[in-house]
Amino acid sequence: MQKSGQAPANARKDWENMDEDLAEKSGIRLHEMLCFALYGASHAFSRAYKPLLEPLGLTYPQYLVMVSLWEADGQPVKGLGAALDLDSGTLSPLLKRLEQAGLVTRTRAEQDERQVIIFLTDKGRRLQQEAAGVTSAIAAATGCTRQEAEDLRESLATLKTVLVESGSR
Amino acid sequence: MQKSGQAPANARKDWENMDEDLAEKSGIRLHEMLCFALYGASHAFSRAYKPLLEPLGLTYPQYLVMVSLWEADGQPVKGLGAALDLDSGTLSPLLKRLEQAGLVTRTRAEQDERQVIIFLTDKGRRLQQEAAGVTSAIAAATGCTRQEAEDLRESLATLKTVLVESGSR
DNA sequence: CATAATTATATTGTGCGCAATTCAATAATA
DNA sequence: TATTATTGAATTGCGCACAATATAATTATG
Repeated sequence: MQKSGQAPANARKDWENMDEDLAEKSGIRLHEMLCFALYGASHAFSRAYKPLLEPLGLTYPQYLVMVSLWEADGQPVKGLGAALDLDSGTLSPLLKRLEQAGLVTRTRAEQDERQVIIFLTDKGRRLQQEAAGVTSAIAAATGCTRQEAEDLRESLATLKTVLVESGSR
Repeated sequence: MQKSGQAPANARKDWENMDEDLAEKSGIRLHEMLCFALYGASHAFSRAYKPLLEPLGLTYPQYLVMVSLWEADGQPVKGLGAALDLDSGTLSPLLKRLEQAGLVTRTRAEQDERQVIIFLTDKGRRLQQEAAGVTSAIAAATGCTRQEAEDLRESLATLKTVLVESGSR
């Protein structure tokens, strides 16, 4: 996967015999990029979840919202957004779809009419039992030991924190 | 972040004093989930790139495509798809936007008219120099040493491979 | 050679993800 | 109390991500 050779300046190349022409300028390679590994692994996770969530009628982001609600029911949209790091532009339509599916209700808070509180319906609560196998199936699919998964999760949480912090500087 | 207490069965709860009601059934918590850490870190990366790529007129996925082309110009759409793990439904419109921006050309291969080969324009090649600072800026924003980043990248690459493999079983 | 199967790309439709804007409700201030 | 500012959601618009389908070119097969 390496090719030293002298740099060919900016000249246009010979496209007839170009099978494996690697970066020769200052550029990084795609497969050396941490962000790309992250991007790919995240998509791989989403794809791994898909066949497990399809019987439940959930997409992966919808499942994350449901997990958040199973953990703490009765959250305002703002609270869900904080937990999931998503804004109303993403959550509002997603929550309407969950409402359509009969899994949640959206009711204005009486003490502050600006807030919309999301409650699980009975059907939404029952879905937690149906989803019981998903977690273990995913855990198996990762091939990680519990400790490996936890270490990796911790590294990623730290990475995210550092990225967000350096963004606000 | 903990609350023991007895399980309240399935009964609807008292929403007046509900500030921090955690999962009491068999459910996993959002912040214990590896997939969620991955999801968040990946989005954090994308957000970290945004202000760096905006001056270049690129989105993050577009930047990944350009990195792939800087690494190997003249790839067919299929090749880019394989490198980036994206299908034509994602790439076709993305590449048209890069063409609109004058960064690439899309030409049918003469030996196989089905293939569309993506070539960098001069402007597209020049953009690599303008993007020279992006890599180092991101590396700094991660706060990782080169070794830490490489270890993490390796772990994620393995994780992705295992996930994909268990998907095809 | 004609037909069927395969391959490469494009298109359509749905659902995020997010910036920007709008709107109503609440809070702050003169 | 009016006025202003802030807050919480929703909406709009754009760009992925991806399944499903369509189309055209190529290859395989009878």
